[in-house]
Amino acid sequence: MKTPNISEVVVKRLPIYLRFLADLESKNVLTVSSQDLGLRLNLNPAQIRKDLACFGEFGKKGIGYDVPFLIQNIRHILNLHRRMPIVLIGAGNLGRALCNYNMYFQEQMNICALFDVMPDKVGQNINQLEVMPMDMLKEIVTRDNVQIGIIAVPAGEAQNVANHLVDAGVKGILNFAPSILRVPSAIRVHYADFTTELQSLAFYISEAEKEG
Amino acid sequence: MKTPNISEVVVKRLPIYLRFLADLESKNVLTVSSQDLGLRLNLNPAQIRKDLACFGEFGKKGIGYDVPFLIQNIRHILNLHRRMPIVLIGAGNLGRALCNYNMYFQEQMNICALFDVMPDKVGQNINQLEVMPMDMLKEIVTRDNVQIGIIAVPAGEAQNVANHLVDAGVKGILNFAPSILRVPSAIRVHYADFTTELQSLAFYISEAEKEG
DNA sequence: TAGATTGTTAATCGATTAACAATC
DNA sequence: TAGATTGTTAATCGATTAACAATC
Repeated sequence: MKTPNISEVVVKRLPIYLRFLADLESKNVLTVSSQDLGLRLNLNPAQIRKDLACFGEFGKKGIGYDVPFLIQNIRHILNLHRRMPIVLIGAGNLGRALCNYNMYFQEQMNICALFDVMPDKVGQNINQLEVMPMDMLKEIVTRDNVQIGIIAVPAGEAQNVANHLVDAGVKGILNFAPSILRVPSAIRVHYADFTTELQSLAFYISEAEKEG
Repeated sequence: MKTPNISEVVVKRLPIYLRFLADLESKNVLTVSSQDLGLRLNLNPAQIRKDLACFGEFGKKGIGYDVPFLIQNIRHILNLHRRMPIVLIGAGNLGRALCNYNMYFQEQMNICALFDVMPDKVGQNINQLEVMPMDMLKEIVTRDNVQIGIIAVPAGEAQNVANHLVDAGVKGILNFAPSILRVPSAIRVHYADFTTELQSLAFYISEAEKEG
């Protein structure tokens, strides 16, 4: 079931659809139209239909989309139905917060091990996970077939940690540090850096001031 | 100095340029070409030149860009040279992490007050800030001329908190909760939701598997 | 049947990239 | 002067939106 040439912007909208659909399901809404979705998510209905049509025909003409059916399909497309263990590097404040978020992750995705480069952090217990030293990373990644590593260390350490993760064999990295990583092209890196969002927000706020 | 019709994608790249330029400056690199920047940030040099050209002529033909000069200009464009106090709502694990990150924010941007909807959190001290009750929000926002509110509460509370922030008078919101907010069109909302990034990462990892 | 809504094609819009004259 | 690099125009590429036949 290879899905060729799916644009990145489409893939990044799927989790947004999924999240709202899950919300609808919890309210026992059984059907939704692209119009409804668009209104609620500030997106063009045609765009939503086109996005979904990349992966199959999930709707019924004249009716809309069956909510549980669409949820199931998007989960499959994103591969959230498979177990996907994650390692987290960085047991600072952010790492701690992510560990405690653990239960909120999609069921099959969760942090299975926690590491830190600082020796004084090693051995601490955070949300039932013991902080491990970096030299155990490769062993754990191999043993548990870990595919994703999350980087939650300061920017200056991020590249070094990324190198370790790549060497250990992960396929993807989510980087919370404000730095662009250099990795082999086979490794996928996504960024979760809020400082970028905060700074661009500052731009628009002063724009608004000029107009008012 | 109104800057009309600047595309959102351009604005969101500016903080990325700024961050790398700051890195160069700390290493005493005085000049950089769009080629250098592009190589390091995985961007097309022409795109970088075009982005910067939206705001003025910052480079010298045959030479490149003066690093400190360009930093200063981007900081002005983004309005990071002005004081911009921020309120943070949510004193949970994530809120705590953000408070401790406080010092890493751009100098003029920092969290000046911390709030929580839960009465049992009120009065706690986190990184020299006392957690305040929501009914004091409007007073603080007005007094300190706060422009930005950060939402770090669970998804179910986010819309309610957003309503409070809008009512209190903030101009922009950074939402960490995995939910799309409904706000008046004059209010700018940016999202910092890592679950979206994590789920789309899962998609690409299984794609890679199919190819290998 | 009439109204609603999909999937999809065609039209529009915007962003990226290539190319190059100007010039340091 | 020769080499390098900008700012900018033109060409390409891709994403969004409008429109509509098919059909529930």
